[in-house]
Amino acid sequence: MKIGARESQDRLEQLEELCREAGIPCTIQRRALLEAVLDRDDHPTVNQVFEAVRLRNPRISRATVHRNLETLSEMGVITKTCHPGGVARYDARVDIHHHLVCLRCNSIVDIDDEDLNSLTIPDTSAFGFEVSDFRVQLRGVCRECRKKGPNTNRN
Amino acid sequence: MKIGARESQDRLEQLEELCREAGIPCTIQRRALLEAVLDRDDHPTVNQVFEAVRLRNPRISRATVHRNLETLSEMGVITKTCHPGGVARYDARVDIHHHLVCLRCNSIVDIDDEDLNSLTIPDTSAFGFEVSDFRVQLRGVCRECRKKGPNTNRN
DNA sequence: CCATTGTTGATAATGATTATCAGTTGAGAT
DNA sequence: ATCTCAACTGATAATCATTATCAACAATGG
Repeated sequence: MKIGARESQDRLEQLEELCREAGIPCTIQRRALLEAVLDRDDHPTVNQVFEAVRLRNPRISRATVHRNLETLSEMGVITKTCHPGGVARYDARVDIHHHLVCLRCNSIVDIDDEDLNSLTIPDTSAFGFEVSDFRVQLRGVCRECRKKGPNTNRN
Repeated sequence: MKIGARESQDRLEQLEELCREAGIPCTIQRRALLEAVLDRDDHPTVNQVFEAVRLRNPRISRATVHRNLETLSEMGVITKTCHPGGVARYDARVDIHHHLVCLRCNSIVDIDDEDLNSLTIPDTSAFGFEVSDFRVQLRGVCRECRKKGPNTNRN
């Protein structure tokens, strides 16, 4: 489900504030890119965001999209997803939720589940690892790929 | 920790059998690639596997490595990992375990935890999704990246 | 309004992956 | 052991994603 208007507004204000704190300019491109991501409920690739932003901002460069989606995710106003595909994907949601990941087509579907959310994170101090959040990935085959038969991947 | 010799042997036999069942040839390249992946305890990229296999099989083509790592993971004798980086990574382990994922350098570290293993998978039938297994991804920052300071990513 | 500093757009460079295709090889049948 | 055929391999080109470079530009604070 798409993020609400109120929440989107908050997120944009959060961006302004984080830019101010970090002492970096809050450019119209950064704002536009954040809006474009917030406007979708899937897990868009760089290219999908590029195409969407282009409609309103035709002069934007592909490099700017790459750079800033990365920056926005480092700032924490969007997230970068983990999945088995070969291209980066981003996610408007920053709250805890989980993913159904299709191992055939690499599609991702959000799933909310209280039990998963309240999972106890093991101690990772032995690894020197600082955990900030977590995701459960349920790996399998999505509806569409199942329709296409047991295993069409052979070619 | 690296997979044991006995287990590696089993996995190679499993490959032979799966090839026979699927009616596809079990080429020396496929065997060599499986061995190369089983020989490491990290989560190698295609290129890392290519370099390793090359030492023993100098004529192997990069395309063959791409094709077959994909095939091996579809067959289930290795797995393809989910992570936020832009390149495919494979994993010798097919049993249940979880990952520490560094959001700065995209490195992956295995973690075994009984509580996580015994997690109850929610019902995904509403999505038409068939879940085969799952992974918990603990997202954060690894030791090396933490050493490099709070946030070196700005450039 | 000005100065500073980081950003942008354009483009090139790099790197990963996929497609193509002629020649080769594995596996089962003879 | 040889044959046959389907599938695979290696080489190469094509494609696609990402990163680097750099001159022109724009956001922010005075």
